Amino acid sequence: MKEQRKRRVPRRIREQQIIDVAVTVFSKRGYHAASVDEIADLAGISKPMVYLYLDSKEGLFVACLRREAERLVTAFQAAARGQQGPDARLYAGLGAFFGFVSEHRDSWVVLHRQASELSETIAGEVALARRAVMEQVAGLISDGIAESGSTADLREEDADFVAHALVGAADYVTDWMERHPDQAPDTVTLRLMNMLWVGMRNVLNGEAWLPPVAPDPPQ
Amino acid sequence: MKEQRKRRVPRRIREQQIIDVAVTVFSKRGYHAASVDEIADLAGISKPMVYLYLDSKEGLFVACLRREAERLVTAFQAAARGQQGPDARLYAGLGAFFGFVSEHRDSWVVLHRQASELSETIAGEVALARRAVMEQVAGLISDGIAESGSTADLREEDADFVAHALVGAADYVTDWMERHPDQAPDTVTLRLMNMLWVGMRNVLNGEAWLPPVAPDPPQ
DNA sequence: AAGTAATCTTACTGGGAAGTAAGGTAGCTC
DNA sequence: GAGCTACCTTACTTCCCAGTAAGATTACTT
Repeated sequence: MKEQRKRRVPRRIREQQIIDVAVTVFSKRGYHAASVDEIADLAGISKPMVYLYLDSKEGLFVACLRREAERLVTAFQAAARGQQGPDARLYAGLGAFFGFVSEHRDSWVVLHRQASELSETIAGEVALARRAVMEQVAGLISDGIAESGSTADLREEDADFVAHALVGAADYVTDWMERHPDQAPDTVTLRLMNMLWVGMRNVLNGEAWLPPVAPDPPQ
Repeated sequence: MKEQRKRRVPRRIREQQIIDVAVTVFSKRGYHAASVDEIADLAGISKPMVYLYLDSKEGLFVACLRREAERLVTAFQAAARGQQGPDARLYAGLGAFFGFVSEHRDSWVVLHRQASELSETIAGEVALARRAVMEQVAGLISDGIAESGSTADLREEDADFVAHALVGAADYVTDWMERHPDQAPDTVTLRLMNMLWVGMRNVLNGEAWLPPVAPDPPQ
């Protein structure tokens, strides 16, 4: 752990180093199983420093959450902005998402795989981070709905529904990506776009799938 | 916790009672934050009984995992079997999934929201449970591919991809469901089918979405 | 160079939870 | 009713880990 000769480091930078390590450890072990000792150790620092700068284990986790959520949202926005048309924006946003997740897998795990095992205090913070991501996507969707001049009666509620389905699909597809490293993030994005957007477009145009007429009695 | 007058209960039944409680506690607290003391207490029993019957905390968790995975897969299969056509089977399967999840939310949380914070020993078990679910869905998808006589070159890999996207969408939609209790599981199923199946059908038919021609330079 | 503020450490405390030792008690069989 | 087995308990031990007390060292300021 000896970087060099006990060089001292200003707070701003040290905090980021600590958060860097914390994200990987929280991702690998989960919130409770992660120990502040290990994080401090891997950061090449002693435990009281963590408490001095980040207050508590919760504070440290919240700091991770906020930073990674902001990074992801920023990447998403940056990619989507400046694209023409809702489909192009969604495609760009999705691409940014997959790029981010495949490059910062730990960040994603911390942001979205920590549903349980959190104190009430943090739970709200997680919900906030999740919502930030969802809102970005839902925004793009409702743009799409608006611009398509849809005849179907799709409203904000629907955009939210579609956003959930889309983010969920994207999330799980990252698992698939892990087992298919030959597939570039771009390719994956395109596949998903094809699966989803084409469907959405047709739904917007009023094309519908209907269940077959009652083949088996209820219960 | 006094059921009645210290009634003794045969092992078979007691084990199930313990697992019942454990699923809810693991779901609420997460693996590490859950305490065997609490589980034993809520089951109206003392801790050594848990260790006598389930060996260890890990053993208890694995038991939960196995039982709930089997229940879900069974429900899915039962619904899909006997339906005519791949879309009807998928619709029925999805419906069973949402029914199961909305009725046994804890089971689903235990099955799929425990990615991190698991010892190596359990991690494999979780992967196994997840794969069981994925395989059911992927099976239905590739049936769909086969029956559609698709001209596109979709193979098993594609079925796997679509299965991931689909299960992910379904998973996250359960979160949406929680905030929209007025929406019946059936309605939700239909919405998702419309969003996904229509898109898949068109993709199978060769209709494709293509990204707009390079509006911005790489990097 | 003295003073001072920021960075950093060793070495502890306290509590919570996994797992166990040792032994009760109900209900069955003979 | 004697004895056996399955069910069940109280009361520990042990270890891990969040959080802290007390103080050392570096480097900047004047």
